[in-house]
Amino acid sequence: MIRVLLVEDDIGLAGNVLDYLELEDMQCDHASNGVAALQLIDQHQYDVLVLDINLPRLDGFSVCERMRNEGNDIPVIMLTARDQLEDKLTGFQKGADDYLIKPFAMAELVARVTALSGRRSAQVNQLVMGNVTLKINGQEAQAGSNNIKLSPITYALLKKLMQAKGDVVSRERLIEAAWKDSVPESNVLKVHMHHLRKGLEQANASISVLSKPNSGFYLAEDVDHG
Amino acid sequence: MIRVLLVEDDIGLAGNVLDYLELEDMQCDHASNGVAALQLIDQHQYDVLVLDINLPRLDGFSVCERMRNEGNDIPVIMLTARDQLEDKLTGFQKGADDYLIKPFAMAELVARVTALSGRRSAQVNQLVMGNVTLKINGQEAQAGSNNIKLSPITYALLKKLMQAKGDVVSRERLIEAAWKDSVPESNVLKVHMHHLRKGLEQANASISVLSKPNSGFYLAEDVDHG
DNA sequence: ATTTCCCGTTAACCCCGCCTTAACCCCTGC
DNA sequence: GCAGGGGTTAAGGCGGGGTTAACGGGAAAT
Repeated sequence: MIRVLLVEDDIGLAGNVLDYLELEDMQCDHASNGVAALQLIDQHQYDVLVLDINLPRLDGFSVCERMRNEGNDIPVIMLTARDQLEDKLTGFQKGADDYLIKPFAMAELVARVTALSGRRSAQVNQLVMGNVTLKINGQEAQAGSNNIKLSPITYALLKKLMQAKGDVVSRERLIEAAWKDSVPESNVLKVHMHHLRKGLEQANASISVLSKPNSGFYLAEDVDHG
Repeated sequence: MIRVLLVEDDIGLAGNVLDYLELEDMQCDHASNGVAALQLIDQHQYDVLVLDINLPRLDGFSVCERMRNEGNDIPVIMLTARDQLEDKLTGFQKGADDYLIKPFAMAELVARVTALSGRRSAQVNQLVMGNVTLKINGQEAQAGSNNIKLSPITYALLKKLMQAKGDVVSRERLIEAAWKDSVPESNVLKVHMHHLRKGLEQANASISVLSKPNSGFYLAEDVDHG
């Protein structure tokens, strides 16, 4: 069973596509604007995303780009009315995997969806600082060729710190990033910061976590080396 | 460095494509008939195959089909002069991943090659990993010359895992693959994973099922042997 | 029709890694 | 010296994953 999310604001077209895909035994959800699409993507697991470019609230390019920045590697088929080379190139650059010009034959859409499903896009983004790369979708990070040992919490902390690119991140922000809703007590953050530092050190990372008293934490590249 | 094999009998067009791809820093081989193409594919490792349909000696559809039957999962972009829906559908059915109509813009070809490279097609008829071979509709798998003892459920699990080619597959996906509709309770998956591992081990398979906490399972080739 | 075997399910149990907690240490500034 | 922010360490609990055994049903074999 292939699960598809169709993002299309033309209700008539969307209806047709939905009907056709269901005939082909695919499970198909629908969003009519970019913001709703992002929400659905976050909550469900789709195999393929069929994404119109001209959308209310948030256009298709941006939806794709934000998704990739979150580490999501669903294959994306872009739809557009114009056969502009420029559009296509932008689309691929934002992380699309295929491109279909309206009007298209339903059979071709099905064929392309089938061809893409079960594959993963290679277009995910990653965060880099010093010799450390953090793969956003894999929940893992390397320093050079060494794996950095990260628990879910230390991973979230490192991600937040790397996204700040060396700026100071307050304790509240870090706690929010690692624990979402629940608020643990005592000195959990200190402990996990310690684990994180140990992990970085053991993997020979060229960056360190520093603290700014009464403010928060930040990353910095090491200067010393021997 | 992306390695491309172009299979095209129109020498003029082929020359243009070769020049352009080299400008884009891609390494590009060329074959002008289907039989030569199959030989090159067998001897080299390409990232993407750009395959014309009308070819001397063996047409593009057949080249693709034979390749897939061998278990080769290179992504394939088909080329054709005619914009016939029929052709496209046949192409996808034979295991193509993308389709481009002549004449096309070089920039678009490059974009599609880039989008496909580094990924693997899911359209193979036979899955291979390490010394393990699984025929998609044979309900059986071998490790070298040994048969792997598989029940319907463990077969479905192994198939799903091999299709992911080492990527992590979530529990939900595995359950869906093995049980379709009904939702069994308790820790069935754990038990069947155990059976699968035992089966692989007893057949001297060179791959193992590993688990990624809170994510799912994936296959990896063993490093140790003796 | 009965037996046997294989397969799927369930449940109980163990092990290990992660999170939390809490106590303790160090350093600095007042 | 003492108070407070930050860092370190060890102990306990919990949950996810792995292992094993027993039960039950259906199909093939006799």
